[in-house]
Amino acid sequence: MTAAKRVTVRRAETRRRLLDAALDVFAAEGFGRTTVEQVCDHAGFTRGAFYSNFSSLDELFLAMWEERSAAMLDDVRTALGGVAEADPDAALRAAFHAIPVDDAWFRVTAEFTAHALRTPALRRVMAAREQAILDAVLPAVVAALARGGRRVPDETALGQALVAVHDGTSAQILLDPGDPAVRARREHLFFVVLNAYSTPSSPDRESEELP
Amino acid sequence: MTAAKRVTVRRAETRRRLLDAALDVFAAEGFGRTTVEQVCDHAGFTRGAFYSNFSSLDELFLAMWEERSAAMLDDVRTALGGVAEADPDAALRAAFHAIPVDDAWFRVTAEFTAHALRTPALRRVMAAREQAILDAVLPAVVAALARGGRRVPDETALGQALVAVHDGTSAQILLDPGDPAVRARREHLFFVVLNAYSTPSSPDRESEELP
DNA sequence: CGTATCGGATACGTTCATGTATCTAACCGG
DNA sequence: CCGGTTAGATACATGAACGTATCCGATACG
Repeated sequence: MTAAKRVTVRRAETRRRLLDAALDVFAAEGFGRTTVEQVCDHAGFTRGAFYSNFSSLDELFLAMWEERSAAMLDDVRTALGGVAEADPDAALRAAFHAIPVDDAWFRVTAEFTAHALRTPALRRVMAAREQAILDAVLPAVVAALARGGRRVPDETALGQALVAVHDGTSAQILLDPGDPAVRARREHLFFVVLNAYSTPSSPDRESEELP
Repeated sequence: MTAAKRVTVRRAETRRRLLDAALDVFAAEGFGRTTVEQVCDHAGFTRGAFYSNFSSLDELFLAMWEERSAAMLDDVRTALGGVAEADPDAALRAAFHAIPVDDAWFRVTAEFTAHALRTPALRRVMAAREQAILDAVLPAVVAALARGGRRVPDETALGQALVAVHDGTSAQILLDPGDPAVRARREHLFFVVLNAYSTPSSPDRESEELP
């Protein structure tokens, strides 16, 4: 067992390095232009190691994507948990800052989305991911809104809107990374959506504006 | 001249067919996995014709993308012009229906976006396209809102928000084409954004709800 | 210790895409 | 009609990526 695990530990380590290399190389070269050897070079192995661990590039890609996807969701989840005690407005602001807008990851996901659109089996993967995002983020958002005296009548609609806004504005930010105004407008749009998809439970204020 | 044009007309025709084939094949196979021969087969030529008209796949892709991009904007522009006389609400609704959510085009654009993010020269192309979209769509939207008694204080912000919403919700629709609710929520989100980024010029009604 | 196994490296042969270089048929101007 | 040019087809040489089959070193296990 412990002995058998020693072997496994090495294997796990090379798997790790291959998975890590995969993100870098796929992001740098593009989904369809990446070669097995590039990944192996970047990880410090030969193709032998690759074929011993994966049977195709697509398999490696999918494994990498699902792993990273889950990891990011965990990050967001814990970040959201941490701010649960702050005042609602700050909590929401922190929540959106906890959602990363990462260059490499965006590229990889954009290409994977395109790929999933023509591969039925992968559509389910994407759909599952969107659901996972909603499960991770929505409860915290709804809770924060509730503490701010607002109820969310249609959580599905809010969730879909938030995801769309995230995806759409991410592209804009990354295409023009120098302009902070683009980023500011993203945040503003988030609050617009939060406002529009929630209603005050106690009838005091009707809307919130932010700078 | 007329004679010289006869030759040119043939050339233009094969260029056309190559460009048309490019969209189909790139959409079907993916940006990085598409081969010169696939495009030629689909267009009914041999590689000789291709290399006589383009010097690389990337060049063909870019030409195709820019052409289609411009064509779609023209479509939208004329569609928007046609509805200019309708009542504001219907005009806006028609405007958003005029903006196509096309499977093949989305895939191609998603991959091109990813590609542009790692190719500085292409970023400008993408930025120019976003600007062209805004120029084509915003005036009509602002005019329609004006006829509905609403002013737009920050057109840039509205434009960015609309583009983000369009891109983000397109992916959702295409990933789950069977669900009309997704599409309905997209439209709803459009109106939410319109509302939030415009203010009533005459102080009568504060908000509009849609079904 | 010695032996069996496991993980990764090495060394093939093969396929496939590329780009160029040459050919041929159509169409130009005269 | 007739050279000359143009557009696209054909043929070829090259290189890259793949996948497999075999080998070697290290580790587990008796």
